[in-house]
Amino acid sequence: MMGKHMGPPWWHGRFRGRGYRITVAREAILDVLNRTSEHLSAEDVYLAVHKVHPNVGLTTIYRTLELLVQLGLVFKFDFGDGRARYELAETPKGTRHHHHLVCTVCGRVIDYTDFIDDEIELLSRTEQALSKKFNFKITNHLIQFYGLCNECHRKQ
Amino acid sequence: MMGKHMGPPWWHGRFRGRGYRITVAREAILDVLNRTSEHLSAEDVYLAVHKVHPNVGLTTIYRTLELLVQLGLVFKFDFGDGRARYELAETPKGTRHHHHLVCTVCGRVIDYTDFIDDEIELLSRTEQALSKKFNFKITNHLIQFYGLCNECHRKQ
DNA sequence: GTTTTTAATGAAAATGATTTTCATTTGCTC
DNA sequence: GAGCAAATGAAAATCATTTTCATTAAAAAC
Ligand SMILES: [Mn+2]
Ligand SMILES: [Mn+2]
Ligand SMILES: [Zn+2]
Ligand SMILES: [Zn+2]
Repeated sequence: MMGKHMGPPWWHGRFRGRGYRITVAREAILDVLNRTSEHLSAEDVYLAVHKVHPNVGLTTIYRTLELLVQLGLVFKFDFGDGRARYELAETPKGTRHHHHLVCTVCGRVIDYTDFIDDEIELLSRTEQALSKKFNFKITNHLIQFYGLCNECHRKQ
Repeated sequence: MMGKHMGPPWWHGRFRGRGYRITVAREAILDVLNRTSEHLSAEDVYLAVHKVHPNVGLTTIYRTLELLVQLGLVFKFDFGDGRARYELAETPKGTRHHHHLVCTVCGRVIDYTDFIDDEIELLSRTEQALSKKFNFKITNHLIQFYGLCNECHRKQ
């Protein structure tokens, strides 16, 4: 229920500040990403947007997702199924950093944020040590566990 | 210097055991992977093999690399440059598990095995916790740090 | 509100890594 | 050495993503 006292979406500032325009397509794409907790492909986003705005083309989806990745609003992943997957990087409340479990049989992807405290600590230690040894400025990391999900494990 | 008292390459057993044939192309491809410490693309492998065996086609390179990945002899990575990268998973002496630093500017990839002991420990704890919570049988993991390498950092 | 500027867009074509097809070759068993 | 299935090469197909270019539409200027 959108009240009339709702300000403009939180991400508008990110666009305006850098001279990017706020367009129907961009609003729609962010809306789709905002409503799901899944890891959508460009085509997934296209199909979802298409229901509401049939005139928005797949090219625009690709271009917009790329822009959103550049802006740090969206994460882009490769889970090994031959297409990129996208996921909102943050909400108005803040970033939602997490890692992934990827089922190598059915492709299911599970987010997890638990157990992450220990990880964070180790990661920052590791990052420091690596930075020093290799003179490498670390800005980001990717952690994925592969294996068999609940269902696929059972079926084996 | 290959002495005449050298047995067949260590990986022959892996092939024979499962009914796969040992062919010129496969020998050549493994040889190329064995001689480098880089992360080669299929085309890289093709070019290297081509120098010695100009009749081996790119298709065979793809097929063989895929087979080697299935057999667990080779790791396949995506470092974000639009092509898969391959690397020998083990040597006669054992596995050479390691993680990667990826420069987001020049694409350079650095292997590291230091600092890995702490990681191993955390990983096994994390894996156990995740396995239990999500009923997910973890068989593998991927850890990559992204950032600026020495040189690219300097140029910025 | 209208005009102006130029970023954004859609459709179609291009790209490029990887896969498939199929006729031919080659390792391996007997 | 013969027989046979596995492996191969060349060419075509696939398919996610990118590029091109003429048109549209945000947002700034008036
Ligand atoms: Mn996720
Ligand atoms: Mn490596
Ligand atoms: Zn599964
Ligand atoms: Zn670099």
